[in-house]
Amino acid sequence: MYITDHLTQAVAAALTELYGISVDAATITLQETRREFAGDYTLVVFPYVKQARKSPETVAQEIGAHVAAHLAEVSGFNVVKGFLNFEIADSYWVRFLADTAADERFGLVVPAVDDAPVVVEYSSPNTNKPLHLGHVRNNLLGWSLSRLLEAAGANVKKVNLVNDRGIHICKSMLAWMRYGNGETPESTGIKGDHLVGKYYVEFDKHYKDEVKALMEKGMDEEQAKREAPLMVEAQQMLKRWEEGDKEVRALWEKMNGWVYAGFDETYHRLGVGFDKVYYESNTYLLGKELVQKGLDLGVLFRKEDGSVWCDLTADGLDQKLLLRRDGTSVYMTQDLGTALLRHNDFGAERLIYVVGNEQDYHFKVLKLILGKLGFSWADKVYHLSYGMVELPNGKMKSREGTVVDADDLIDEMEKTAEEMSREHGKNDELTDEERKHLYHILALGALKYFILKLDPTKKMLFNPAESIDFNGNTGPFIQYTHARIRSIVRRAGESGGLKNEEGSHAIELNDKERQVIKILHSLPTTVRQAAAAYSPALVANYAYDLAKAFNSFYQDTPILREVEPALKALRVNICISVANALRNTMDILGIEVPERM
RNA sequence: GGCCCUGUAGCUCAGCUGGAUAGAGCGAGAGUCUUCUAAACUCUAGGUCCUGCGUUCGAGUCGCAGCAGGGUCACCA
Repeated sequence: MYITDHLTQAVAAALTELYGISVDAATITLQETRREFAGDYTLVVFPYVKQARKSPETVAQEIGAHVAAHLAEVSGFNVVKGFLNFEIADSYWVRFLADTAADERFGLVVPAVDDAPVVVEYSSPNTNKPLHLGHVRNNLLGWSLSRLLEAAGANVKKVNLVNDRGIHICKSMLAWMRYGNGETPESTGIKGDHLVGKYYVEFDKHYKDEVKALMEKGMDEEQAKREAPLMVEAQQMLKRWEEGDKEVRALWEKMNGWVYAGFDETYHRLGVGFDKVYYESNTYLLGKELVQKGLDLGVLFRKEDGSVWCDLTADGLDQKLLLRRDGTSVYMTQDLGTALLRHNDFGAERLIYVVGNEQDYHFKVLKLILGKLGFSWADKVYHLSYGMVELPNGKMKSREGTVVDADDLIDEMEKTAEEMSREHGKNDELTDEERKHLYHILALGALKYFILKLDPTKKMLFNPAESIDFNGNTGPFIQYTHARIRSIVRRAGESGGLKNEEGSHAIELNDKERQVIKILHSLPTTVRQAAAAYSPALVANYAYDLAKAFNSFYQDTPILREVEPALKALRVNICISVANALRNTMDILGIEVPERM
């Protein structure tokens, strides 16, 4: 149990005994004392002064005295207006530090693998074009969220639902047949997903020309878009695909194969992966039987033309189509089906979807309809709605070429990492292999941290003209801090003298030491809160605060040069604990930390 | 137009369930490497927290109205 829990309980007891106020200790909130005041934790007493019928200062004094008398760890307190600042004895921090240094997994709860799993869906790409920065944000968030929930003790399963069929794929296929001259990734040396994406753009180009030509002949725009030969042919191709036409299916498999090979490479570079991959070509017919169930239950209705709808007007929304008049299903229908499939496949405790906020409405409707269909787990569906990635001049659009390509971006980051490392020139003793790996993890560290430190729910601005930083509040800053610490710990190991010395309980900490230890102390709470908020950003900001506090400590406190053995051991323990905490929090973000850099 | 989200320093962002004089990084200016890795550290400058009204002992945080920007309301996915 942590000191903060003891404190809230002691305060609750004081309130009862002094004023007869009964409050649940859990509702008492302490805040960390601001730097400019003496103390470690602060209680704001204003909420209790009315019932206590005394001045804020008096109430604070009385509670402070009562708690100090009952809690050995409280070494003192002071009162400023209605703020009661508790001072915690250094012996508490020293003992905490000794425990922490011995725990390699500090901050990480052991996942309960026997619990019903939390299923996280993320990535879910279309197979007609390569991944761009928007997908990168999705993938990094999905992976990191999974790690974060695991760190908080959940049994997590990561899934991907690949959107491998549909009109968009047919467009790429058709364009390749028309203009491709039999090009393959092998013949061109172009990565498979990029090659297919090239023909998606090619389709759009020719299609636009056709529409323009038709409009010049006097056709209105809507009709022209519908009747342009390429569009008609793509639609026919989709129909042939659904009928299982051999030729179309063979081409589809070939081109999707190229895309998968390309995606796998990008996933590998990003360091993300999945426990199970679903393909929409296998699941797109799911959900139809649910529609029948809904009709039987009377929560869905059929219109005169045969189409099936769900009436959500009572929930403040519109009517939602679930089956077209020709009996085919729409995206929502499939999603109902795949939700059920996934729930049954895993016996899931929670279903989390990492999907952009442009689909907020979709998920609102999905949850509502699942509920109406009688699934009790409908409220266990959670949409992690992340903000779009925007460029200085607006949203990214694949067809218009205004995208930041994922592979290009990673290439560029690795190049920058190499340049910066060479400039610093500290890696002479590394082999070429090690050096290459270092550039990679620094590049990805910068990229991942840049994306994950932001609140996931907010839109993100990316300016391609400004390269992603390696200094300041960045991934490499934290990686550097870790490498520097590891260097000290290695030397400490050589010279021996790691274990806690006699007399360490009597150590008086300096401000910098205490500050670092206090931040370490708050790691478990931070992980818990971050998991509850589905926000890796809280973990990223924690790691930064810790690294910053450590660097400040390191700057003006001797560690290995300290002659007093107990003090030296304590400081080495700070190093060990901070290194572990940085490694573990960076791991939650999917960022590797180097031993040297 | 209906519904949803966002608005904090020149730029990019923190600010937990309301609490003390609103914080970082970048950028600008000034310092610190004969000493454990200077990708670091220290200091300075920079704010009507979009506006107004309200709730409260107390509002960047909560409520209402307005302004600005974005998303979404497909027999697309």
